Amino acid sequence: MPVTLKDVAERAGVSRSAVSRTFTNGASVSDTMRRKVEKAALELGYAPNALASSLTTGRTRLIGLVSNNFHNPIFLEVFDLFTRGLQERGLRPLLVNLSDETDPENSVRMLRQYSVDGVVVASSTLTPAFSVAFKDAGIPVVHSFGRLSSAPQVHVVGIDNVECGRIAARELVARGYRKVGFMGGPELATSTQDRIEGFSAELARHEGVELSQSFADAYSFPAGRKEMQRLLQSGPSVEAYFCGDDVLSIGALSAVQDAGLKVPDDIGLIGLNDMEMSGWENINLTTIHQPIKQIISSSIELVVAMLDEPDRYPEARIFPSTVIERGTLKPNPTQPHKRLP
Amino acid sequence: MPVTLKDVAERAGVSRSAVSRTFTNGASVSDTMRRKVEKAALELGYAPNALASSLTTGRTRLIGLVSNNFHNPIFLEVFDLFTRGLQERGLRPLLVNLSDETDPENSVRMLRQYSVDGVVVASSTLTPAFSVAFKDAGIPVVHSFGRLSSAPQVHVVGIDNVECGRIAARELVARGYRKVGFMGGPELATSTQDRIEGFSAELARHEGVELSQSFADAYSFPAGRKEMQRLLQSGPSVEAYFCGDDVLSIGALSAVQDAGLKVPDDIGLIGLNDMEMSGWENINLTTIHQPIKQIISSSIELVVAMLDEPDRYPEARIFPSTVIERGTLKPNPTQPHKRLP
DNA sequence: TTCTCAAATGAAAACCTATTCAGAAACAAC
DNA sequence: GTTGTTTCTGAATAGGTTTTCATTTGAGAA
Repeated sequence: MPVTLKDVAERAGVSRSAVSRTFTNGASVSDTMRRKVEKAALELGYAPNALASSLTTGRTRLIGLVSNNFHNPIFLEVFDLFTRGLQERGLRPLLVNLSDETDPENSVRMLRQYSVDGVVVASSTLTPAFSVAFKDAGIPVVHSFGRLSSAPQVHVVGIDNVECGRIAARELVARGYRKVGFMGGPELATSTQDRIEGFSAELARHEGVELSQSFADAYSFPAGRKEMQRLLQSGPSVEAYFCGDDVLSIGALSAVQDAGLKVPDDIGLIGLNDMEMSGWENINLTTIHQPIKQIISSSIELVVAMLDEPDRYPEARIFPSTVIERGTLKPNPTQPHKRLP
Repeated sequence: MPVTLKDVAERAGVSRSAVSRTFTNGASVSDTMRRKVEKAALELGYAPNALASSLTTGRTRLIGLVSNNFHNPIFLEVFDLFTRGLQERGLRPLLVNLSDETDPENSVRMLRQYSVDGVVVASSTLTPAFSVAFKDAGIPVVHSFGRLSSAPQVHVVGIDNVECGRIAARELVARGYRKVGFMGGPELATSTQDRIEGFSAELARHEGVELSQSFADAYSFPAGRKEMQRLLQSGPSVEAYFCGDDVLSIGALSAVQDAGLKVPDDIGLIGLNDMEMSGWENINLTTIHQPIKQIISSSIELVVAMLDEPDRYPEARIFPSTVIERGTLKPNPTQPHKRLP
């Protein structure tokens, strides 16, 4: 029933090869031929069958889009940008939800079934074992929002979480906070570990600054709220918290407000991500901006490049993060930050 | 390079047919054979090639998941539930972002390229022209969150938006509000039209109730905020608003609070959707619950059923909506609602 | 043992549509 | 007419799985 290349060739009165070439970039076709074929194709509503063409080219133009976090609103932005970017290049994302998956082998199998040309792992909490498993299976892989190792096994695109920790530390110190806290996401997530590392290292460079730390169960609102409620039990001795994620911060913020404390007067908060919602006027969270547009377009560029060069030497692409000043920290007395346009 | 059925057959020392049968549900294989084959498959890490099997079966097990709203947080829940549900049935979602697409033909082409077995259109704002175009192209289609027409051309699964309007109206009247407002999403969206229809019809049954209405540009936070700011210019003559969506309500809520008004004391608000965030303690929005779990699992069941029965007579599946009482409406003096578990 | 019938198995064809390749044709330039 | 280049055609090819069908095996009955 569906229209095939053969139908178009017959209608246009030309060979099948001619039709194929018309739809192949860079093939040699005369203008007359191209017009004839395109006319026939349009009349029949022809769409080349990507699966059939994969038979001979070995390319499906399918890209696995793998994630495990469907509760953090930032991922809606991530999906939007990925789908648009891939579509623009004629690629199609096969969405894989690894929320409950613990076995890398199994996820490899899911993607190999569909002969994807490449995989983008979009997650800051999935262990490297997953991306390495894809690589070992011979599938080009890019890990977006992954850990920037000095000896990466796979391509990684993201921010420098250690540096983000330092930025947060400098920001808090500059604003006069001396008793500060770190509220991380899952303690074992590498992103959490890196952020606390940079945060505490930078704080150590300043005299008289006290650091306390704790961890929420997940990068989610309830986890952040619950953890902050627990912290407030022991009294508000901490003046400002760096939370490892915006949605976590918003949970913490709600707990602080419910306890009758004012933000930023009684307690300061700085998050990380700068998701859309953080800019909503009723939340207005001061946070560290993660340049997700750049991260995602760079991830797509990279995975596309790997289609032609599968064994490309792994690289790490780091994008700088900047503080977005909103309303959850005391003003910086010396050097006010501006909000990005 | 990838492991094929042939490799497994050789390793197990059996025929290819035997391997194929082992992985085919309901085929006749002995226990010994099954064990041998499964052992070999496991050792080699074999995954059946879905695209190759589609050659003979005519089934790709790919389902197009089409949406155009990547800014409403409810869709993160939608994607989570759809991906999980499809994966459990061995189907794989091909994500298509129609945010900027206006031509149904073009979207049909995108999905036909990959020979999807079926399409789920998840959107309350995409025009029926899109789902009808899929149907006309011979692709089984289910429109989730679509309009429940009395003469549907395609399968629709969702809520009764007219009834939701009535529910909201009854709720407001029962709580003693007499000057009420409707703040819809895009004026042309059928969901908006249906909600205002039910809302005004029900209000008309009550003496002395005044209705005013207005529309936001989109189902988004900024649109809701902007529209409410505009409304507040003319003074707070309205006692309570029914907003056509939760994220719209939250935008409106922020505008009300910024204007120095108290919710629910000065102005009441009721939303629609009951997305995760509406239950967050710092938002605590009274809203109408849309049973998205049921809608999505029913949509999946329906699209799966259509794989075997493509010409199935179109039906509309309606799920009842209920009020979730939180903190943005005055208490009901007579008959308090309970929050669902 | 022999027979019957169902279940299990293997060999080979079928599945399907786009691409590729060698060679033919058309065209251009001299 | 010759040479060189571009464009076009037809047939072969790509490829892993399923399917078909004929054959073998095995359990139980006679």
